[in-house]
Order: sequence, then C-alpha cells, then structure tokens
Amino acid sequence: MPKPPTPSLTSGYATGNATKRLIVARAAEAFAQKGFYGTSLRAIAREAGVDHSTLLHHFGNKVALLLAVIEWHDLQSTPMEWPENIAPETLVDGFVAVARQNESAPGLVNLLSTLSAEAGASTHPARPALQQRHRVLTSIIASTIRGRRECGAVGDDGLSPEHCAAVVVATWEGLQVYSALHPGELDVPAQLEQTLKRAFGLS
Amino acid sequence: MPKPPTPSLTSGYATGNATKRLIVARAAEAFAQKGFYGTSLRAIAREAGVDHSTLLHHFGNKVALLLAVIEWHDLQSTPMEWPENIAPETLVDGFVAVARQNESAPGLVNLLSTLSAEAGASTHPARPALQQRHRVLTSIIASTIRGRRECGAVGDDGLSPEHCAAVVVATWEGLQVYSALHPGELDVPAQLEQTLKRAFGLS
DNA sequence: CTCAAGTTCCACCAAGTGGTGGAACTTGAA
DNA sequence: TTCAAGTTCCACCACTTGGTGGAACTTGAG
Repeated sequence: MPKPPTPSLTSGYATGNATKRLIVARAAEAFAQKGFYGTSLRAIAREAGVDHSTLLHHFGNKVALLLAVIEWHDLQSTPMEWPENIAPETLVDGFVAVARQNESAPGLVNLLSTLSAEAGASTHPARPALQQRHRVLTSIIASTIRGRRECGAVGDDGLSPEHCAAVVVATWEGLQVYSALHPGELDVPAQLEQTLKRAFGLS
Repeated sequence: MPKPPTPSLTSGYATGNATKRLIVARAAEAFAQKGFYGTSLRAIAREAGVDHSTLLHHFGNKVALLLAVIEWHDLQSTPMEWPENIAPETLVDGFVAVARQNESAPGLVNLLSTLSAEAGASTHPARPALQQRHRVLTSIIASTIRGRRECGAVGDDGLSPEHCAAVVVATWEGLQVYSALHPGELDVPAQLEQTLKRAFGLS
C-alpha cells in the first residue's frame, strides 16, 4: 500500500473515516489561526491525538489536506441548497442566516479569510479552489441581480451583474476580517443584509 | 555589543541604514506572499543578499522585524498628511488616489491583507499594531461623517459614525483581498469612491 | 475463522527554523 | 591616524519541518 490518494472522506472502514473527520476538523482550526504555511502537520496531529504520519497516510500530503479542509468547510457552512431561481428576499434571508451562524464559529470564518488573503499570492496551492468558491457565490448573486434588473426593480449602473456581485462578496469578506480584528465593533449580519438589499433594490 | 534594540530606521552609519532599508523592503514582499508565520528569516536574508544573522543583528528578532515592516508600509502608502478638518471631497480624492497607487504595488496591499487576516487570531504579534492602524483610519472617516451629519448632508441611520467608518474600512480591505484573488475583475478605486461618497452623502 | 485491506505508530531522514557567540572588517568622529 | 562603535558573516545550537518505510495491529467481507 504505497499511497492512497483518498479523494473522498468516506471509505469502507469506520475507524478510518472517524479519524479522517477528526483530522480535518482540527486542521481547519489550525489553518484558521496560523494560515497554511504557518501550520505544521505535527501541530494538527497533536491536536487530533494521532501521529503526524497517520495524517499523511490519509491525505498524502499537506496540500491535499488543505483542499479537503476547504471542501469540508463548504459543506459545513452551506447547510441548505440554493434552488435555481430563488426569490431575492429568500436569498437575503439565507445569506444573513449563514452570516449569523458564522458568528458562533469564528475559527471557520478566520480559516477562509486567512486563506483568501494568502491566496492573493499567485503560487498559493488553494488559489484555484478559493477562486472557484467565490465564483459559485458570485454567480448566484449575479443571476439574482440580473433578474431584478429585468423586472426593473434595480437600475443598471453601467456595471455588469457579475461585477456588482463581486463587490457584494468582497464586502462580506471584508466585514468578516474586520470583525475578527475588532470583535464586537461590527454587526456583520446586519451590514451584509443592508449590502444585499441595496444590490437587489429591496426596501 | 550584546543587543541593539534599534527602534528607529536611522543611526549614524550609512551602510547600516542602507541594508536596514533593504531588509525591510524584502521582508515586506516576503510577508506579503506567505504571511508572518510562513516566512523565514533566512528567506528574507537570501533575497536581501545578506546572512540571516545580519538581519537579527539589526532588528533583534522576527516580531520586531514585522513591526518595522508595518511601520515602513504606513510611511510608504500614506504619502500626504491628512489635515484636521479636511473637506469630504478632498478626503475622497485622497483615499481614491491611495487606492489607485496601491494598484501598482500589489505586494504591499497583500502584505496588510494577509497580516490583517492572520491577526484575526488573538495571539498574532502584529494584532495591536494593525488594530491601531485601523483606528487611525476609522477615526478620520468617522469625524468626517459626524461633520456631514451635523450639517444635514447625510442622515442618521441609527449607527454611530465610528460604526459606519468601520464598515467603509472593512469594505475597502475586502475589495483589495477580492481583487488580489481575482485580478482585473474589480475596479477597486472606483468602488471605494462610491462607498465613500455614499457614506459622506456626496452626489 | 480467514485473511487481504486498511489503519496506526515508531524510527528515521535531509532540510529548514529562530537564535547565539565571536572573529574579522568597516565606518566615522576626534 | 587612532580607535571605539557599528557592521557583517561564519559556525554552531537545539528544535521543527514535510515526508518515507516498515512493523504491529484492527477491521470487516467471505
């Protein structure tokens, strides 16, 4: 058994899957606090109560572990599926709910914030994954904006719906970073709600 | 000569000051790309063409070097002094100019973005310095908003001027992070201008 | 029960980490 | 020129890094 690439989180063995999940959870906390480069496999392994080679056995290498963490994070923080043509009010409520839920898990938020900032460097291993993640978010917001423009609820300011959606996402992440650095000074869900409603021409 | 704490960038010796400046510049690039934890003193020294112990001689330890880098960055990116009671239009123009200038130095922007995200963890050594940096920014924006409210140019939405200023700063930084991750998709100076004008009730 | 597949840890590796001490050299004021 | 102060590098320290190989053990389908 030279190298199990182990793409999925599940394989036939119960104990293996359990430790795999445990490792991903601890890795998420560690990456959140010190970033990808600043976190050692041994530090993660120590928190998970296993040897660091166990960790390498399950994920192959450090980058693969990071990607597994990101994938797992997305499953965690997006509990519901967004339907195809969702009503703008429902979308706002959904995002605000996610933001509120994030407030009770600052580690998770920090994870993506730190990685996004690190991934500003073009050589970061998680850059493509994070770009893709953003693209999913912006595309659903953009299609909502496009729908609102078609029914005349919001004016065309010369910017493409994708551009406007990008601004919304950027603002959301900026709010989270700022809030982590100055705890309690900002009401992230409320500000996000205002930003979304403005983009959608609501109230 | 056991330990020169070397608080300032200048001391009587020309050669020393030159290498000190060179080290800070290279350190800024390195911290920007890999964050504080992910950057090694030897990597910085290699880029600067000196031994890593030279670097320790000048700055004492890694944290002190980081703080020197932040201080130097602020001097770089804020070329002009903001007067006490600046006109809102002038402030907008000034900030937009800074944002536009930042576009030609993506490394510098990434530096503060990465550090701000890392510093979301309460144990980060640069956390106080970065909080202070934000406080300087928000206080001038907040006082401008307060002035605009007093003259009735912008309404009181129930949020304190400091809160509104924090939202502006958070948005600015979010735009920069997003733009680093998706180059060319966003016009950061233009979006910042719109954000500032909305906060100040202009146009 | 059998036994291949999967799991876990230990020992080890070469390379890199921040930091120290000291010797050799340069700078610049007197 | 003198000479203390400052600078630079080299050798070294104990420790950590990501990764490998293999031995001992556990799991679960037949």
